[in-house]
Amino acid sequence: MKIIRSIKGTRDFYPDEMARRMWLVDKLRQASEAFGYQQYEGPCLETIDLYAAKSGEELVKEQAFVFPDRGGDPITLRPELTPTLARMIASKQNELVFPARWWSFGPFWRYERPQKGRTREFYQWNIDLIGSDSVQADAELVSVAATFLKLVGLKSDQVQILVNDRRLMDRKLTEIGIGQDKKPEMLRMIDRIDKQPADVWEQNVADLGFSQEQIGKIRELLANRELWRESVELSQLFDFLALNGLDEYVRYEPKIIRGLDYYTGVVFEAHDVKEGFRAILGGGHYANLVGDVGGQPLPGVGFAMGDVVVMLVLEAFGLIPEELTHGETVLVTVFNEELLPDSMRLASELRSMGFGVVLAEPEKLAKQFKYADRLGLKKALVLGPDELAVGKVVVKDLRTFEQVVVDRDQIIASLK
RNA sequence: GUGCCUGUAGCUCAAUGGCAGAGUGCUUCACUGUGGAUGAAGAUGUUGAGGGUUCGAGCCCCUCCAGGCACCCCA
Repeated sequence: MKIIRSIKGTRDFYPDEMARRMWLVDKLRQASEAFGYQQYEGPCLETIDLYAAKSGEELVKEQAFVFPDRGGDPITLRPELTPTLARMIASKQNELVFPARWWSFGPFWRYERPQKGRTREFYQWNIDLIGSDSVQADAELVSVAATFLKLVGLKSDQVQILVNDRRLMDRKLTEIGIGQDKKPEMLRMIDRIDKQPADVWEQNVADLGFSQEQIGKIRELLANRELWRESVELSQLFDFLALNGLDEYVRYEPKIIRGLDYYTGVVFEAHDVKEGFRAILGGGHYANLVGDVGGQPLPGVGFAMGDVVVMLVLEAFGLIPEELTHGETVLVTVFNEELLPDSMRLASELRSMGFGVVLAEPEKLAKQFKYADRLGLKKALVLGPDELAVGKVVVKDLRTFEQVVVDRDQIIASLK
């Protein structure tokens, strides 16, 4: 029989993979809550109008899944969360407490060519601090990101958060004599300088009408690791990060610009240092979150992290725990048909004591143990005629192969 | 959306245009109260799909599908 294929770019999460995802969520929840952020969620379906105002052109026109509903109205599967957040904030702008610290984790869809680190359906952690324009706020979000990286076990020599400030770059471009109208083009080119060979890049920049002198100065600019000292904001940002003890995870990088147009200040991306994966997370400061959806102007800072790349990185560094499923679940064997009621009662008792219990079926004990082993369970109980006669139970450790005979009331202690 | 590469057993891979294989895993038994080992036996394939060339195609050609890599974009 032919199995009907899943939609291109989607993934099935079998129990082991689901356990890994939930482990990831647990970590990012910890990082979020460590800074007092509250979880929220919006709909996965939105109108196309919501994105028309805010998102990058390409993100909506080329990459969003859009299809008519049964009434013929266009429905969009959300390609990002920020516009939804903007609406939610704008709708209750007068009753929410600001600055608002919110985080979310959920599915998103983008019609892209699937490849390593990129799927069409992915999960994304979004976290934003809305209603503050301070450097403190910027530093806080970078700190949340660094805290997360630390929590999952990544070291600062494995992964780095690269930071820049668009205001600083804007000033430097002015100094080089690049007019306001040409800046977006130049910023785009800077953003992708490492993706093209040096000569190709220079040719492309020259084709846009920039002079050789300007190109030279841009190269100089991008090689200057100390450029951040010219920015009051970045200097302060690094001070704050040092106070949080997280500065080793963060470094200045003048090439970081980021594609989305709404970033107006500090921008940052986390990358692995050696393997060259895609960006693990990315975000920045925006001047006006809700203006385009009809609210009063509100600044903020936030970032997003997809589940795909971070899991690839964690996998590469061997940081995903092996045994995530069934840790505390025990197996109660069934000696034979006659003793099934006794095993069932035992299982029931254990459940009422808070244990997860898998009740086996009456087969050869060897099969039952093998089943427990393959499920990844750590303990198995045997209740046979011998044990039943003396009111005891065999508790077997499936890892060490050791087993002990214990009284019924001592089961809990032996399951620790 | 563009270019290039790949697709053989559950997994990793072999097979000059000439009988589809190995390792591993899986099932059963040795072992009717015990899953790690050992030994024995066994099952599993429309070689991604469809078409073409050929006496003959896993291998060559075309189309499609899926995956990977680089663009594009970005989490």
